[in-house]
Parts: sequence; structure tokens; C-alpha cells
Amino acid sequence: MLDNRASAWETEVMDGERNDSEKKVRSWKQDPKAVRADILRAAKAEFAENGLAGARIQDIANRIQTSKRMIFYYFGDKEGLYRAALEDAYRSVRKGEAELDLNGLPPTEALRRLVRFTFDHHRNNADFIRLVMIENIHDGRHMRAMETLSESSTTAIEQLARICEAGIGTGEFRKDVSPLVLHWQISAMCFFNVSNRPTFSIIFGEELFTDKAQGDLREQVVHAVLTSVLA
Amino acid sequence: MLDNRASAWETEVMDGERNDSEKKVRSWKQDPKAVRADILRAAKAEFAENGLAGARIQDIANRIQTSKRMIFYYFGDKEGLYRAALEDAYRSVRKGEAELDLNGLPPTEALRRLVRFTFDHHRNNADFIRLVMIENIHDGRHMRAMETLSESSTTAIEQLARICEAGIGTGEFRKDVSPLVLHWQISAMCFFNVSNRPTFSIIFGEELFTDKAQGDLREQVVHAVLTSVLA
DNA sequence: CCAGCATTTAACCATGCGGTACATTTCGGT
DNA sequence: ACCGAAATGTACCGCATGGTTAAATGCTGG
Repeated sequence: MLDNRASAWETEVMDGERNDSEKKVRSWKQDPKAVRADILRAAKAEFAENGLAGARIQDIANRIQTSKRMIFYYFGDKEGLYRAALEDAYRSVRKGEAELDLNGLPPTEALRRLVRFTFDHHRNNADFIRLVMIENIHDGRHMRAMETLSESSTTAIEQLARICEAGIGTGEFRKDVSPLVLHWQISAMCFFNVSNRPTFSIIFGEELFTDKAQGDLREQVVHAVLTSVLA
Repeated sequence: MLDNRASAWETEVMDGERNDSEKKVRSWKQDPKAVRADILRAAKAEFAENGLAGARIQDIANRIQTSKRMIFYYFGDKEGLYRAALEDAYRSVRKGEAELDLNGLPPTEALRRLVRFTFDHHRNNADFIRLVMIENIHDGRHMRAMETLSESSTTAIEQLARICEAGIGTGEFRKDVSPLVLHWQISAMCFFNVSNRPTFSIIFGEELFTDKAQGDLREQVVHAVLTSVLA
């Protein structure tokens, strides 16, 4: 837990000589890829915890074993690092979403699984949720520049569009269901469940956030989404 | 728009004397209540825009016509001001919620109105929503100390509990509806609609956020909540 | 009208923090 | 082996910003 870095270090004391002066010779290996990756990991965590203004470059450097200097060397400035972290978080989350395969399932079952998956996926990526919250506080200012997004937008909706089309085809779904609105509904509940847990549980208690309760809640979301879609 | 303060000012130049030196005598009226209120208003806006770490005391002072010194005079330090602002925001929002009267309405109609009201109310209090987002980023650390909350928690749920009880009584609602979960669902969608608008509309377009679309969306929320509750 | 307290002004302080300058070391190519 | 570029270490800078000190001005009660 203390040595958080993938990049390698070696510290050696001058061979046989006496040690009275602090003449340690630190030798290090160059490992730009690993250092850059370390910084990104640390930055995601730090920004997720403290926001853009609240994050401290020095603290990010401390999380792994590197110097502020390296952060500016690789990412230019604080905002550059923030943007890179946000982008990387998106990339990895999208990769996670790609694991879901709904092909060949009947529409109601596909939708059920999609909701369950989204619910769990959001819970398991709290740091990402927090980064999105923070980005919303900033009115999406930094996200606007990212081009990584274009793909994720289409895939999420297209998946839902296929399900809706199939559901309408079988006559199970209302004819006027909107994939976009459906996505909005699912996102809203799954996102809120993570994003607003602190304030919600302060006001209403932790009741809804035990493991068991979360399982129930997930099914309630499934139920709400399904019933609202059925003809 | 430039003179944002309720408190009063007078600037007078020394009567008949020549004006070559900048010997202006500014006389001012003491108005502690107004100044304190001004600061709170400005603080709410500043914190809502920039978060706790991002907010600048000097900027808060600049919004109205006062000095940093007064802010520390009245609120001690930055966190004290933040807590006061958060508390005040809660107070005023709760007051707004109290305007809704559902007595005597049949349960489905009461629920319909409650959802519509919540949807609109959240939209109309974006600053409050942002403060809650920010507080969630901080894990509710500052909210935990507030005692103002105890009331709001009960009232919101009790109102829903009454509706549910009535709905179950008439046989219209499922017997196992949970007021708390229902509140969670309603909050999730109404909150998300405001909190995540920036990132959502960057990814999927502004489509859902035109006035017309928001009206439709509101009814979709009503529909989703109602159908999920009906027997 | 005066004494004393509350409120406001103006100038100032300390330091945390983003960012840089410059030296030093590693490493790949030839 | 050696050179230049990439990567890292170390020390430092400037300043924005939270917070304070001290004095001036307004207010209120006796």
C-alpha cells in the first residue's frame, strides 16, 4: 500500500565507504510509460476525492513515488492533467460497458439485464461517478473538448434503440418509447444512487444502502423501468 | 445589477473644499442584518458555482459591495460561511416545498402533483442542487452537523407515506410500495435532470432540455412513477 | 453629549501551491 | 565509447488567497 508505483527504484549506499555524510546515491530507471500511468491513476483518485480546485498536485505526486516536476513534465499543467484523467476514466469505463452482450435476448429480458448491469456498474465505479459530478459542477467545460465521447454516446443509445425496436415489434412495448428518454431514466436512478448517497443517507438513514437493500432497490429500478415501457 | 447590496451607502466629497487631493470622506451606515444577508446570498451563489475549494472569499465580497473582513467578521472562516450558506439554502428550499398542499386529493392525483411539483421545484433551484452536489463530493461532511435537517426528512416522507397508505387503501397501489423508495425514485430523476444536464447534453445533445422537451419529460417521470406504484 | 460597544475600513501577513530553472542521470543510436 | 535527447532530481519563485491587526466611524443607552 505504501509503494504504489509500478515504476522501479533502487536506492544504494556508496559501497564500502563510511556513511557519516548523507552521500547516498539514488539510481533510478527510466520508465516513462509506467510513470505516466501511475500519475494518471493517482490523479483520477485525487480529483475524484477533492475536485479540480481541491486537488493538490503535491498530493498526487505523493500517492505514487514521484515528484511534482514529472507531473508537469508529462501533462503540462493542472488542467491538462485533469482533462487526461477524465478522458482516461471515460475510456476505462466504456471498456467495462463493452462487456455486456444482449444479443439474442428477448426485449424485456435484455432491458432487465441492461438495467441490472448499469446499476452494478455505476456502483463499482464510484470514482468515475464522482469525476462526472465534478465535471457537471464545471458545466462540462473540460468535457466539451474531448472527442473520445462521440462513440460512447451512439453505442449506449443504439443498444437501447435495438431493444426498443424489438419490444415494439413484439407488441410488448409502448409504441412511443424513446431510447433517449429511457437511457435518461436508467442513468438517473443508477447515477443518483451513487452520487447522492452521502446526503441521502444523512437525511434518511443508511437503510437503502446496505448490500441487501441495494439488491432490492436494483429490482425496484428494473420494475419501474419495465412497467413504464410496457404497453 | 451592479449594485447588488441591500445595505446602504453614501459617498460624499468634503463640502466646499478643493478636490485635488483624494480626500474623500466615505460615510457609511451600519446595517449588520442587511450585510449578513447580502453575504449569505453572495456566498450561496459563489459556492454553487465554484465549490468549496474553488470559491474565492474576495469574489464573494466583490459580488456585493463589502470587504473580505466583514465576511470573516460575521462567519469566522471559509467553512463557517459555507456551512451557513448550505444551511440557509436548505431552509429556503424547504420553505418552498411547504407551499404544496395535497390534502383531500385522491392518491394517484396527489402523487402526480407531487412529482410534477418536485420536477419543477428542482429545476427552479439549480443553485441548491449544485450545493447538494458539492456537499456530496465532500461526503456530506458539513451537512452532518446541521440539525435543520431533521424536520425536512420526516415531512417529505410522511407526505408520501400518507399518499401510499391511501393508495393501498383504495386498492390502486401495490401493497408493498415503500414511501422511502418512492421518494428515492422521484428524487433521483428530478435531481439528475438538473445536476447532470451539462454532461448529458454534451454527450447526447440538448434535445431533452428544451422547454417543450422538459414538459414531456416531466410527464414521462409522472408516468414512470405512477405505473411502478400501481397494483 | 459622552462612553463604550458594534460595525466597517484599510493595510498587512503568512504560506500553500501551481509552476519553472537548471543540473544530473539514463538510454538509445551510431 | 560517446553524444544528444529523453527523463528525473532539486531547489526555487511569485503570487493568489485565507486570515489578521489596528484604527476609524457609527450607534445606543444613560
